[in-house]
Amino acid sequence: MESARPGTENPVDTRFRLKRNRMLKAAARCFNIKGYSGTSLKDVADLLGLTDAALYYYVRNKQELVYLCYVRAADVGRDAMQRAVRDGEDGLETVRRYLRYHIEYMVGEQGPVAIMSEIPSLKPEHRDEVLELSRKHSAAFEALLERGIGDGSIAPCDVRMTGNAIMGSLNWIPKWFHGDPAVAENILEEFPRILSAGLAAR
Amino acid sequence: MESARPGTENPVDTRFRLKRNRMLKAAARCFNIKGYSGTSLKDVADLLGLTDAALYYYVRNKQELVYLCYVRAADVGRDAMQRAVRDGEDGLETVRRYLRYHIEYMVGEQGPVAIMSEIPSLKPEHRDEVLELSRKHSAAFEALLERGIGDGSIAPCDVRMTGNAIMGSLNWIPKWFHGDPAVAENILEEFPRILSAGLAAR
DNA sequence: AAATAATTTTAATGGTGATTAAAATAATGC
DNA sequence: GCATTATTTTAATCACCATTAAAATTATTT
Repeated sequence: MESARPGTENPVDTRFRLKRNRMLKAAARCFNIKGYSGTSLKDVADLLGLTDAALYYYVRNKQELVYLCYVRAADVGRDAMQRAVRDGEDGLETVRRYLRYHIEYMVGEQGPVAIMSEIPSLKPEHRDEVLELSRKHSAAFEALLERGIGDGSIAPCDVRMTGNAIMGSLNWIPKWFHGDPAVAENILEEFPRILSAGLAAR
Repeated sequence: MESARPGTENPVDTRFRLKRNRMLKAAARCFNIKGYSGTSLKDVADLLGLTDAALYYYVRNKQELVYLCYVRAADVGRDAMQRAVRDGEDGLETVRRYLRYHIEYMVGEQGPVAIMSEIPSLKPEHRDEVLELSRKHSAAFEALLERGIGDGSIAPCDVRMTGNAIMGSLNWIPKWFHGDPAVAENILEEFPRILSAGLAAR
């Protein structure tokens, strides 16, 4: 029924997507809080007021659930990046926007987003796809740094390592942020500045 | 030193510790590369040229293996911190030292260090102990930032969030660094500078 | 309201890999 | 070399969840 579902968007399909999305968020929450191995399908189902078997209406198996969580996490990052690139002025300002948008998504309505701890245990096709998404995102961020160096807003640096450093910070957020709105506000306020503080050309 | 084995250090105990330590490194490597759920005890055993059942001579069960990996990871961080505090001059310089030492340990001989993805699925006593170690380490790092702000080497900032940002970067390293010595060199060269670039008082 | 489709539940089943016990081998001490 | 202790293996067992099939319920369509 999933890949079998045709393109034309009837109300049933919309509801299906919506519910599946709720499910992915619930799963992300469980994975982040209880860890992957500590999360049974029953845990996810409980959060939704369903029984574990009902989840199989939405995903083929647990691996696919993880896979979909990761794709969703990647999508969120990509959306933030695209929006930043669209709106941004120079390289540095675009980096700041991207950080703000991405964090906004992660700690806000769209969240939570699953931390990608278990990519290697996905089945090969899924794993490769997620790795590719992740690789593309890193590349886009590095390109942003290059752009900033080019337009003089960012001081020359090792973009690969700088990217790794900043992305690591972002990726780790779901590990310690668990939904407290006051903290959300705080992260959103502080992180973009902290993470971009070392970048500016002097 | 663990519960069953008495304090006086005979050669047998030393060998036991050494072997167990090798085992913890092998496990850390597996967990980081294959993910927790993707790592069976056989995987760890294979890396050591042993059979899976042999591991039970060193740990009570898989949970304890994870727990010991995490304690070891925490120890490494604590050692780096203590060494930095001992050798450091002002706050900022001590932060830089800590970063250098900690990364040196992670990517060098002492590594690999397990990424702490599965704390929540440890049994309560173990979980609480690891969380406490982790909390203490964060507190020590924040104290370092305070010290730097006090002595004027670091610009005033939200130490909690700054700590989260920098620690996130560090914690994420085992996710993408898998032993390539050239990369190790590169991280060691770049990260301390990148991560402390935004801190200096102007 | 009947008929069809969508969603969820109940109640098994089953596989994987952790775990254990006993036996076998290797190391050490006397 | 003999006795003891340390380490590893072989060969089962076992438990936990993921997974499935069929039935039951709920929603939608006509």
